[in-house]
Amino acid sequence: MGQAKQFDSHLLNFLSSVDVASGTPLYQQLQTLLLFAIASGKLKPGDQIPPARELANRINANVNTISKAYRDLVVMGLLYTRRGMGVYVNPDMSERCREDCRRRVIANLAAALTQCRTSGLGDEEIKELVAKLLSSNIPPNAPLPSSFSKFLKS
Amino acid sequence: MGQAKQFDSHLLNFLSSVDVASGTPLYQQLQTLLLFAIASGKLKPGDQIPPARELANRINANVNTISKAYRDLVVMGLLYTRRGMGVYVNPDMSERCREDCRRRVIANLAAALTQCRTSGLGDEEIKELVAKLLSSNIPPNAPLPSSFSKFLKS
DNA sequence: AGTAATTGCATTATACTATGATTGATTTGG
DNA sequence: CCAAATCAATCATAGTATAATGCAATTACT
Repeated sequence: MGQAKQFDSHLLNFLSSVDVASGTPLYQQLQTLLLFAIASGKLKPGDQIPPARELANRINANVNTISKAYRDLVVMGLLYTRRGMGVYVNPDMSERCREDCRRRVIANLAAALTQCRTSGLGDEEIKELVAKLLSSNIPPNAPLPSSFSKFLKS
Repeated sequence: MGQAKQFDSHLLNFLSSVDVASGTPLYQQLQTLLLFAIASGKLKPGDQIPPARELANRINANVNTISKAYRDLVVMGLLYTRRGMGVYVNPDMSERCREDCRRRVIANLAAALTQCRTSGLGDEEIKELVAKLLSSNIPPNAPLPSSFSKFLKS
């Protein structure tokens, strides 16, 4: 018996910030977290990522769920695996990963903005809303503060 | 035989703008379209929405898929049905629908903004990006114009 | 009244996907 | 050479999106 081998807890903590109740599949959440970690440099080329078993145990998920998340990223070329050893960040892909990541983020933002327009908000209102959102640092899944009520009616 | 009864084609066209290949379920896309239509006033209280069979035939989907989309909105109270007659917009809910819709839109925007931050963009960069996106009217699913390449690297 | 047409509703079936349980294969370290 | 760690592969299960089909209610027209 004895304590299971401990992996770098920074990364473990980061990857543990998944929300089981969020509706989006666990393996997809993990993939997004890993993508951002690689793109931002939090995970460097050659770094080992937590063994599937350990992360699974940590977040009370099944090994296969974690493995699937890893496997897809391996297929994309972002990670590579060495059987018996672990999963590692591919050294050649960080640059491309950052760009892909940004493209996704910008596409998301663009979609959100067109949705704002569709709902009847004008461009100036949208800019004001963006500025207000950026400066007020609302936590995710929190109810909208009353200071935003002017944007609900127009 | 004979031509099937034709429904108001404006609305039919609008509801037909669903993307089968988009990954998100058909019935959810329809629900979002209907929500926005009601919230924006395109669909007025008491208006009839297309019979499930007709819309199903129009977009080559199954009747049950359309019915499920309608049924959920009935449960939410946005629509009501009269068997043999059709599905109608509930007169009492348009106001609340608009607010709920706005909340969802703003929550989406907030999420997109925090993702921008997570990817390393600064607040000023984000504001600039928003202004640029608003003024350049990029179509959905289009590749990012090269004028945005400065936002891919920072 | 009565019959046909239009419509929503209910039941059942199927395919796909996310997750789980388990066993096998490969590498390292002592 | 053996034990431990790790990824890989196979199979099972639950939930969900879609589909096929028949039933029930309402209307319109004769």
